[in-house]
Amino acid sequence: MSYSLSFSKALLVVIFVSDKIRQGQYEYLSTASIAKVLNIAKPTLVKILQGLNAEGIIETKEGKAGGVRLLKQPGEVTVLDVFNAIEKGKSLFNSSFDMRAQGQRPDRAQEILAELFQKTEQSMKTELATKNIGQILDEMSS
Amino acid sequence: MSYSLSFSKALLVVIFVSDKIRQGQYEYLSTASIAKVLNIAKPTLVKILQGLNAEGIIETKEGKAGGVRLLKQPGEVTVLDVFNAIEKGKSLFNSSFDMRAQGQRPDRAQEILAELFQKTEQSMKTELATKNIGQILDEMSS
DNA sequence: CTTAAATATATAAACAAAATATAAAGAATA
DNA sequence: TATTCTTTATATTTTGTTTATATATTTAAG
Repeated sequence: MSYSLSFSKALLVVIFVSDKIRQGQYEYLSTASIAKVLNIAKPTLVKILQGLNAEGIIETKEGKAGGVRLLKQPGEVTVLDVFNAIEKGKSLFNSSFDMRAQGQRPDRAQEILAELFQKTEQSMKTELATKNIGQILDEMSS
Repeated sequence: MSYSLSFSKALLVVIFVSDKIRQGQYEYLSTASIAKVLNIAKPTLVKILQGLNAEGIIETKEGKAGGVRLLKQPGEVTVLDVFNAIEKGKSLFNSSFDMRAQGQRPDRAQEILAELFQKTEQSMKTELATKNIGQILDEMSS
């Protein structure tokens, strides 16, 4: 398949939280309210928030009046940052399989493919890095 | 996850068949022998071959002395062609999910993301189109 | 025209990953 | 100290990929 739905959901979460801030709401947003508004199952949302937290994009606060808050400026968070928060380490193409040791030629072929795959993945990431959340918010308003 | 292993396997199949041709073997290659050499399960290989066949990359012949043969020149088959033969229609990112009708803003956000995703997928494909099987064979020999 | 050697097709099973459901535990504030 | 909220853990459902197995169907050759 392709990348998980969670990535898209994570982007909407970040956009949603950033949007609230632009509208002057600086308090923590509860995960329950985010889950409800964006229609994301709570366990799924929690995983997403953990990823975003580990990546330094948001911070969460436990306990009463706790919730989620953006840690960076929307303009400082690229789509690639969100991608890395969710899909970190999952490569685009899956090229690792055994061929039952068939001499140098197939091995060499796999090497060449691995190189191409890596280059392709890099260009994908470069593309994702061209857009940040601030820009998306601007485009939403226009 | 990412794209399926079948894509990598399909590339190795095409490389393998092309390589045989370069070595002067113009007869049909049996699927059984390909499955054995490349260590691919037969049903999996059959699906791959069907995809390659539908894309016009190879032709298969039933019956005795049948098998698989390349339909184009190695230099005329790009990695993207093989990709399309296997992963046709599967988009890179998965952005279609319901948000329980939350007004125009999230909808607009989804639109903007869909646009970015499409652009990113296009740049991935452009990258895959830069390399063809003939080039890979050349690199293998050097 | 029969047989052998191949691919094609269909069904099911095994496996892996993603998404969700549910319940319990832990932290912070009033 | 009780309430409200996040965190963690476990299990289930769903979905997709890969493989196993068996049966047809095609084709060339004797």
